[in-house]
Amino acid sequence: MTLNISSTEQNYIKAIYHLEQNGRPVNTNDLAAQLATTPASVTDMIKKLKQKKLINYKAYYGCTLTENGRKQSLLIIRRHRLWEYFLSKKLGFNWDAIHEIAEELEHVSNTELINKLDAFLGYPKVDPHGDPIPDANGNIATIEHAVLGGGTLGKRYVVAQIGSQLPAVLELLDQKHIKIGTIIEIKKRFDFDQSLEIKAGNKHITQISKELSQHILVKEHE
Amino acid sequence: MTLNISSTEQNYIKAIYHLEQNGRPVNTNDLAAQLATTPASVTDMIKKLKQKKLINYKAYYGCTLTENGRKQSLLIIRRHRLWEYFLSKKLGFNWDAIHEIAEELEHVSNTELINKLDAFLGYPKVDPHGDPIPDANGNIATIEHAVLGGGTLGKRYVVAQIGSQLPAVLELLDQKHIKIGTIIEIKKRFDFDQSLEIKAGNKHITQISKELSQHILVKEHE
DNA sequence: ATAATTATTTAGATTTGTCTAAATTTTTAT
DNA sequence: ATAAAAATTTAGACAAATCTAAATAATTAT
Repeated sequence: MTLNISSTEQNYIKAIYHLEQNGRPVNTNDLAAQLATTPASVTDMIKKLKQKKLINYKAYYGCTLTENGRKQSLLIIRRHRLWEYFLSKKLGFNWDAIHEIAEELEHVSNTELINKLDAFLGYPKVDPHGDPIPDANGNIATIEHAVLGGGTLGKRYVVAQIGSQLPAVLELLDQKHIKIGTIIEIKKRFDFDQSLEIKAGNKHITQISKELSQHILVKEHE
Repeated sequence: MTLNISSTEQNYIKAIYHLEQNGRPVNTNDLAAQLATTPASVTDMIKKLKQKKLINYKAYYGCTLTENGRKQSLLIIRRHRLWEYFLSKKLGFNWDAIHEIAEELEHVSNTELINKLDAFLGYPKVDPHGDPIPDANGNIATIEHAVLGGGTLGKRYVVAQIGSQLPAVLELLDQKHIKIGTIIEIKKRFDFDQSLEIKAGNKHITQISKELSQHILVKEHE
């Protein structure tokens, strides 16, 4: 029998998955902040997830996903990213709108639906933000991209991934014509605020703040 | 401000819409049967829907949709049928599987999503069962097709609509190679049980029961 | 018209997910 | 080491949607 995971429970384990990327067990307050709820509610839900063996949990310490919890999270992320790809590439949505809609679609958990959608889309490897799409077994490619902010003067990079889904970030990138695949050369770095002057797409020069430069993930060109 | 309608409430008004097609106000027991719940639960929910002005309701009498309730129902049905079309025509699902999946997808009620999906699909007029798809304003074409069971011997008909979403019905039709657009000629009618012998698709001869013949909706050929 | 049957509603309880306020534990600062 | 601050949990309550069992109303049959 397959374990039933409610939409709310799905949101929790997905949030735990993302927070776990920081390398530490996930604490109650951070989880509450991430899910825009109260610490008391988190404590309640954590008990239920532990009982379902989706997380390990020690009071006053924090929680981590179990092996099954991690797999379930990755299947949710798979659904989310495939729908994002569909919304962007097939329906023509701008990339700052797709996250919110995919948040709803991801909870429809019919396996055949998702696998047929994957096939229809041509088995994409990454979503429109450059994030890798887990396969049907919950395996995800671990791609370690460097942040543009840490790049070298004069070198050319290719934008591979965006480290944020915030519409505010994506809107700013749109305005600067930066997207996945854009070639960027770092022209100057200003010591005062660590802002960068870059040439984007072999064309225009623009300035980007330190904050923004840390959300642009790149690989070296050629 | 737009009224928020929960998934459960959506299921109720959709069921009321369908039961209302019989021409009578919808009573508690029929609604409970349709939704596989108890009459007591229906009474509770009916009060809430009345308060939201989605239905008219008189105790011990029955309920009908208000103008807004009817519009909301049709927008849900629009979502359902567009997703069915997508599942069938784009993802390649068999028509006996699409209803169940669309039951979940229909609750994602983002208007822009549905309108972009409609455009992507090429503004289809009917879903894979031949049921008309309401437009973005909740207007639905009223197509009155005849049931094959009432047809005339020797005449040729085109299958236009299937009056059931039951997988059992659709499976049977698949087996007999009957789908939307199939040309059918009534060869014989057996008085004993009102079953028919027909020629389907100008090819093979098959027998169909009275029950099945009443779920096949047709228009005249040519 | 009265009894029997059927349909509907009410009363009270349950589950899921949430909250506020108070209590407790842990960590940090002095 | 003790006090203050921060983090977490507990206690108790609430809303949505549901249920069972009992009560009430309407219909039908005699």
